[in-house]
Amino acid sequence: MEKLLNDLNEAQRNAVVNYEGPSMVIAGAGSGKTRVLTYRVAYLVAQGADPFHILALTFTNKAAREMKERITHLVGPEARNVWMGTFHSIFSRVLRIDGHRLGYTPQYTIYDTDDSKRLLRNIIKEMDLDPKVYAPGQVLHRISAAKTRLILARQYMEDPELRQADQSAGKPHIGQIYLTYSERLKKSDAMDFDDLLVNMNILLEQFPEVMIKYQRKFEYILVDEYQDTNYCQYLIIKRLAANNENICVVGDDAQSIYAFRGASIQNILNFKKDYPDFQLFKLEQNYRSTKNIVNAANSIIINNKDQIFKKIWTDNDEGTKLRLIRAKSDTEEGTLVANGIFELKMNKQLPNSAFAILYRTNAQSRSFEESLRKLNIPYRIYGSVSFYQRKEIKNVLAYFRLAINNRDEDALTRVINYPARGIGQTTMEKVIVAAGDKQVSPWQIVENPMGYGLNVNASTRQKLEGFAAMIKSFTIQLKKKNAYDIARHIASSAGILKDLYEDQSPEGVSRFENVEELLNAIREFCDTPRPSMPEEEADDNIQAEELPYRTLDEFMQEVALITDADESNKSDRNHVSLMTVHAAKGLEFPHVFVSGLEDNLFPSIQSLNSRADLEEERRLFYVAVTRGMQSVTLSYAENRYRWGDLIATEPSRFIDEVDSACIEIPRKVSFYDHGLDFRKIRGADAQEINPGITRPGRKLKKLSAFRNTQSDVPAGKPDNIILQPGMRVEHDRFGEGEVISVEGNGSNQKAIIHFKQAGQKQLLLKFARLKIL
DNA sequence: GGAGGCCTCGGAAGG
DNA sequence: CGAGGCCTCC
Repeated sequence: MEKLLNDLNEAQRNAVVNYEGPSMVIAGAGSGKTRVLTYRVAYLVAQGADPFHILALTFTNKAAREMKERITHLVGPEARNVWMGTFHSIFSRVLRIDGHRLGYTPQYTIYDTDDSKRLLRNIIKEMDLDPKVYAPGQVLHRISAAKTRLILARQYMEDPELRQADQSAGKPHIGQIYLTYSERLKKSDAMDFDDLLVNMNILLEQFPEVMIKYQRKFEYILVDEYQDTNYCQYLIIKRLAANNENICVVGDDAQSIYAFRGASIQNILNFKKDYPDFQLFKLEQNYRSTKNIVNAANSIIINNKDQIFKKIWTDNDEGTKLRLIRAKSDTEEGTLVANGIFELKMNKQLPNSAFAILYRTNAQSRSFEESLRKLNIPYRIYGSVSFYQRKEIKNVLAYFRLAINNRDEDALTRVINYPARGIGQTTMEKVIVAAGDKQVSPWQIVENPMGYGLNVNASTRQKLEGFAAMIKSFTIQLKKKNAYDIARHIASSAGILKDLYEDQSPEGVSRFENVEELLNAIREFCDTPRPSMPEEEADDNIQAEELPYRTLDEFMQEVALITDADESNKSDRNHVSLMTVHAAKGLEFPHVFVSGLEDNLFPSIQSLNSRADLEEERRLFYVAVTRGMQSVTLSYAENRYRWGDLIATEPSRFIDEVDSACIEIPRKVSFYDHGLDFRKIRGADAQEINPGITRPGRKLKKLSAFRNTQSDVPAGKPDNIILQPGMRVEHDRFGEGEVISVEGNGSNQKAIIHFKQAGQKQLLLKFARLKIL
């Protein structure tokens, strides 16, 4: 145990060993926040705390997964028993056990954002409102904001301020939509993401015996990324911790970048009020970055008024100054950044994984993709449409959902006519209207159209009954078969596999493969043994009979909250990472390129109106810069295509905020003052020399068309060059040279080459693109 | 009921 | 420019 503590500096150690009572850890970027959290849990266990009585809440599955792994590494398999997970997953578990008090079954369905929007769109149409005025996404956002402030539909409708606000926004019916939405979710035995929080809070508030149970269960509570919690999450934590007050929150106000979705920095301030005798630990030593990067980051964040004072410092090397790339166009920005990566990689012999390109909006990724591809540098784009969001996957899952929970309205409307079976829009409108009139779920109408006097002809009636009979037969088999067998049975007998198989277009083939991949994932799930439950939880365990195999609804419960595709089975991790700054939070890379530093893009145009929004944007920039370990390069383009139009841009105001002692600004005239003549770079053709004026070629678009998030984009097969010492070669950039020696084999083969102009270089042949003379 | 053309509009994002 | 919803025509 002492050995464990030796890994920590004094501030970190204090934050770990003082585990009794309330404490707050303010952890600067790169200061070992995760380390403190994991060691604190490990320390608790080592001190004899029961893992079953420790609750650790994170925001993302990824964070939970990583922390679990690290704790397991420290204290062994016992770590599995810690209640560690996202707010949503932990609360959904509680609600499966105790949600019946609020009228939900243990099999309730969880609606993701897409499901919620679909339901809202239907409601808005039924109410004869204009979906352009009441854009489902915006309505959902508004409802979500209300929910996280614990304003339920009835209260919303009665609130004079909210009514006034909606009235003057020209959307007076939001309250009614909210009410109908809530009723329909309830009738569907479904909760949206916010309901998982709201209902957890209601459960604790209205059922003292439930609150006492969980207060006893969770003796020690830890919360990661506390600056990102919203009001509802704050209240739940407060209630759970009220008895023991063994609560530890970890966060960094400077990295709060989610205010736009309800996170409240107020929660950090409230903490002091709620627990006046709390202990405060500040982690200010940065272990990640060079002095130049840390100083640059400090000089950025100091421009914010709202912040908790702290002084981040580092013992690391001075490092290189930040660099700035000025490009004529977004296309050229891509070329220059890719070349910057290429050069660093070659000179220092770095793996691709040492690099990340960060941007403000996903749309910016394309020019980087194109340029990296030209240089045969493998890359991976993070955070585009995830596997479970794909339409074909959502459809298959909707069948599973409907089999498990017949009342699920969204699942029903998704699949009742997919594949086409002659139950069209007209019929479904009648069904929904009837369901509303008779106060039942649409499923009950479909199941028994006659009984509810549905006005349809005999053939339609038979189609409805036939569909209901098929779903019921699935429902009956749910517990009788393992997850994989029933899943494949459903996919095939509902006609999904056949429908997808018949589409032989590349997209169709890919859809078919995706469904097969889903089925494989379910098979894998079946092969993994069920995690064991501790003794004391056996009473709560709602599954009376322990089946010898794992069922489809167990799979669906696990999958409902997994929105990111699992990346753990990636064999090839050697790629450049491309992602938004938001997605990069919590990550680090040796060399980081922060792109698109232009006013109206970063900071975004919507942020320029209020100081609070601009400050959040600045924190975002702070997050971006602090991802870098050894070098950070900023870039911007003077012209950029935006929605098809070329617009002139201004450099970001944030660039000027960087302390000039930490950044190298290129001379005004040169494009890229780096001893590099970009006109000779592969792929830089006349258009790019005089860039900005031409549109990206048609072939650019093809690139992203069938982009698969899952797989690395392969580097093109390099020609097999058999190099011998003494050979004369030509390189695109370094010119003519002579091979001195060759070593290594396969993809690691390197050559030392002496170039006439550029001098001696060591090149990885995989990428070097040499021409033998 | 479904395919294909037309029109509109665009933020970042976890669960 | 491109995605996705809507409308029209078959």
